This record gives sequence, structure tokens and C-alpha cells, in this order.
Amino acid sequence: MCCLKPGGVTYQEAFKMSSSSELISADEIKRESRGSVRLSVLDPAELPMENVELLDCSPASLAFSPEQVACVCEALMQGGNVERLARFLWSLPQSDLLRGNESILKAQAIVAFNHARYQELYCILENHSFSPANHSSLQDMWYKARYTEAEKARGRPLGAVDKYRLRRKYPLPRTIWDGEETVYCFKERSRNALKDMYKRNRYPSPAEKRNLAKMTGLSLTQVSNWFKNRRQRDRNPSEAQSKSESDGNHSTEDESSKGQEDLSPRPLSSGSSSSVAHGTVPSAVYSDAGTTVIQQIGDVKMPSHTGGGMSFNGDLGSVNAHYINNAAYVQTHGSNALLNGLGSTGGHFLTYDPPRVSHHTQERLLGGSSVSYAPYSMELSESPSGKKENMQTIASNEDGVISSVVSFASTPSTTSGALHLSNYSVVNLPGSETNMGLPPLMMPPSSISSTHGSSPLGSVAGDSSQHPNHALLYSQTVKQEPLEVPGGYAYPPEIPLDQGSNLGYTASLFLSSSSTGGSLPPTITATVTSSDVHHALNQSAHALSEDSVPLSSNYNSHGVQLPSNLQGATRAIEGPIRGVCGDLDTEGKELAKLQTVQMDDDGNDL
DNA sequence: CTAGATGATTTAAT
DNA sequence: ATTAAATCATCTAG
Repeated sequence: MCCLKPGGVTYQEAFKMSSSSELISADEIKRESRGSVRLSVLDPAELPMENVELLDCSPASLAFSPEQVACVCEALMQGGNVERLARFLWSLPQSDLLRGNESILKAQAIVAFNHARYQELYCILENHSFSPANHSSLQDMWYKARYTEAEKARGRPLGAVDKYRLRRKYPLPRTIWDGEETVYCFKERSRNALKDMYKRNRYPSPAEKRNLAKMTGLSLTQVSNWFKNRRQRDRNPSEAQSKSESDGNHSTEDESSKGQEDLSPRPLSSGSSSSVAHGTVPSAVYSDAGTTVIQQIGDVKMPSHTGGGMSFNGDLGSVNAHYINNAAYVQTHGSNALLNGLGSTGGHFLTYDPPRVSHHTQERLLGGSSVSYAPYSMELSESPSGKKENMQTIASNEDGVISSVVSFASTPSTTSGALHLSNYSVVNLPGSETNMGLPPLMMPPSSISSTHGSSPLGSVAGDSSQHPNHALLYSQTVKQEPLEVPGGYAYPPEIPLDQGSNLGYTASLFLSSSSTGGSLPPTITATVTSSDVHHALNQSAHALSEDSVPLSSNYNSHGVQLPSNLQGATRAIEGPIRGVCGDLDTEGKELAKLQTVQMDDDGNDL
């Protein structure tokens, strides 16, 4: 199903990782996916245990809407804690589970998989159609489950051939497969396109190769390799040339297929070095690290047609988290990058999941991506009275090339304790095919309109001095009125809510470009600020009532650290806050640290 | 960029 | 289960 390259993560390896219920090792993380790191809290004392058990606060009692349930599922899946996800599902009323929502189904599949309830998994996968965006991960699960079953039955690990036989024996159900035959990584359609071109010209020009690559969904390198290998075979006598001659007729069936080819679900077997061809949702993700606060999930390959993801020249991210009382509302988008905060009474979990970008993958992503992702809207409550804010940042290149546009609109509301989430979209504009990432010092106009007080608007802020090579993609602060949720946590009355009116959160996304034209994955920094988290961190809410807690994380593949920077930047945006910064290194070690800083209105530490 | 040689994995046949 | 064939990737040298 997918191509494996030496040095990369193989199909089998990917499965192996996903099978184990433990986190993949740091080495694996490092080797297999640059920038794939997880961040955990080093000092659990700083994060009360409620963090780990947030969802035990009977979410069901909060009467989630179907959309909210799906949303939380997505967030938890992204978060990677299967047990929490399982508890959440467990808490849901049957009606929700039977609704047939894809997110819930997927969540159920994941839980079933991780709990080794394979029959249940097969049943789910076979009986519901899933969107292509979820295909690869579900396919992985399907096979992986088969492998594990067979492995257990046999008592010893399976070889490549064994797995091959299992794949033949248990073909993917159409519900999670587009039906495209693939032989040796390449889809039949792609292969035919290549053959057709080869017949006309054994030495295609670079332009032709690029075009071919686009048509087939393959990388330029793969196309080149194919031709080279093909010529080699043609030349060598050792070869049985019977095949090539036999077929000479059906050639141009896909001449016009550029469009559909582009949509080809998974550019199978991403190119070379480091690529797990499919999203590895099940891999490092669903392991319970107990105190993991921030976790970056390894590889997620994003079919460009997915629609619903965010993409910044290959990397992506989206943030939207909100805490209200005991409930955590999270909005996550797309099949990829995700930052979510989740926690009922006490925790803030941040997950960010940029796809790994291997050289080849990168090539492909860059080449074919002028995708615009439809906003995944989610109105948690149709509050007519909700204030509406929105903010938009356009990040543009030094060359004037607009790389990404992030728009963000939220609709705070106070209806029945439910909140309002927002709606945003990210558009990846065409422009820089070779230049990935954003230029250094790309700062939006520092029209900082945030701070608590009057303007609950999203704010655009950036500080190049603190963020060299970082670009603020978006930042927003949502003002949230206190809510009355029966049985829910209520802010102590003595807390001045006016100051604390900034009860919402601020989410920021920074993206930095790699120094040299895209050879390195960009750095993405996500910051989420939430006063609710604050409450979570401190049972004694009153002491910190009006403060917000920024939780920051930084992901990159080459050791850029940023907590202090981020803290500063956040401070600049937020005013008085308490800061919690996460940190990590590139070795995959857990360098997370929590840091609390009390600041006054001027942003000085107290 | 290409040819050649070679390695690794998948597929197919015995 | 073993072996052979097929296919794609990688490495080197020109």
C-alpha cells in the first residue's frame, strides 16, 4: 500500500508503533519525523491531577450538541489520549453514539482498536462510509488490526510476506478506500500516465516531468526515478520485456485527468526518506502519557483535497480552544494540524499536529497546493446575541508573495452556558512553489487591540524582536461573559469579572520559515491563553481570577526554543497574565516546563 | 541530469 | 516457507 524507503519509516514500522500502547521512543520520533515531538509536563505538581481526568467530569451532563460531541472527539483524537477518549465516549448517551457521526465513529474505531476489540473495529469500518480524509488512518488501523490478530495467533512476529498475504486476504472495505488499485505504491492511473508518456518520449523535459508529477500525484523525484528505472529495464537484456510491449494501447485514458489525479487521496508512498505514507494517527498518538500536556503527533499526511485542514505551505495548524466552567469546548479543524485545549475542571491540553514534511512530501505538497480549505464551521450555540469578532491576518512574503491567509471569526455567546465557537478558514494561496514557509520577520501590523477591557476582538500582534523568523499568523482574544451552568463550576463571586471579562482565550499561531528556501520544515508556534485554564491550574480560583494563562508550545525540527520569546509576545498581547510556557527539544525528550509569571498591566513581572 | 549498480520491499509462483 | 520476479529508491561517477 505504501512505499517504504530505506531510512524512512516503513509501513510495518508505522504499524508497529501504532500497535504498541506506549509512546514511540524518542529516537524513533527523531529519526522518523523531524519535528515530531511530544511535550509533557515535567513537574506534575504544577499541573494538578485534574488535568488528567478532566473529562471525567461527566461531559454528558453538559448536554453537548452533536457538533460539540464530534468536535470534542476530534480534539481528543488529536490529543492522542485514548483513555480519555474512551471515557468521553463512554459518557455519551446512546443517542449520540448512534447518530452515525463520522468523528464519533472514528473515535469509536480508535478506541476499539486500542482496546484490541478488533471485531468491533471491523464492524465499524465496514459499515460506515468515511470521508477520504480519514481513509489512510483507518486503513492503517484495519491492516494493523489484522496483523496484530495474526501475530497473536501465531505467537511470533509477521514477516513482510505474511503481511502481504493478510492484506490480500482482508482487502480494505470500500468504506475506507477509494477503490483505486495500487500496485507497488503507484496507482494504476499514475502508472498508465507514466507509461503513456514514456511511449512518446523516453526523456521527458523537466517541465513535462513536473506536469507528470502533478498529474500522477507523485513527486518529481519519483517520476524521474520511474523513467530512469524504466529506461534501465528497457536496456537490460536480463529483463522480460514482454510486459511493456503487450499493452501498448490504452494510453490516454488519463490525459485529462489532471484534476482527479490531483485529488488522488493519498499520494501513495510518499517519496523517499522519511515518510510514513499515510497519516499515522494510531501510531504515537494514542498512547497515554498521563501528564502529557502538549503532544505533537507524528506524521499526518494530508491529501490536499481534504478540505478542512489548514495548510501553510505544507505545514498547518489551527487553534481554537475554549474553556467554560467544567466543560471544555474545543474546535478543531481539518484532518491535520490541530491545536486543542481540552479539560473540564482543570486542565489545559494542547495538541498541535503539523504534518511532517519530508523532502519528497514537501515537494509534493508545495507543488500541488494551492488549496483553499473550507472553513469547518461550528456553531456551538446559535446565540443571536453573541458578539462577533473576527480578525484576519495576511502573511506575506518579502517578495510580496502571499503565503497564507488566516481568517478567524468567533462568535461569543452566552447562551445557556454553551459557548460559541468560531469559524475560521485558512487559505493557502498559490504563489511560492519553491519557497516554503514564511520569510523572516514577517510581522503583521502590530495593531494590538487586545488586552482585556473593551476590545474583545481578535488581535493581531507580532514582535519581530522577540520572534526572529517568526510570523504571527493569527492571534485572537475572545471575551467571554461568565456563564451559569448548573452544577458547573462557577467563578467565585468575589472575582471581579470585569477584569476577568477576558475569560476567553487568546490563540496565536506563529510560523517561521526555514532559513533556506524550504529545505527545512517551518516552525510553528501555537499559543493559547485561557483564564479557564488558569482556574484549572489553581483550585483557588479567586487568586488568579482575572489572569489568563497562556500555554505555549513550539514545534520545530531544528531546535528552536522559544518559551521566553513567546512569553514576551504573549504578554505584549495580553497584558496582565500568568504565563505557562511549554518547552521542548528536538530530541523528543520531554523538556516541558511550566512556568508561571505574574505580571502587571505593563507586562512586568510581579 | 543520466547511466549503472545495488539495496529494499512487494508480488507472485513454487 | 522459500524463491524468483518486479518495482522503486539510493548512491556513485561522468
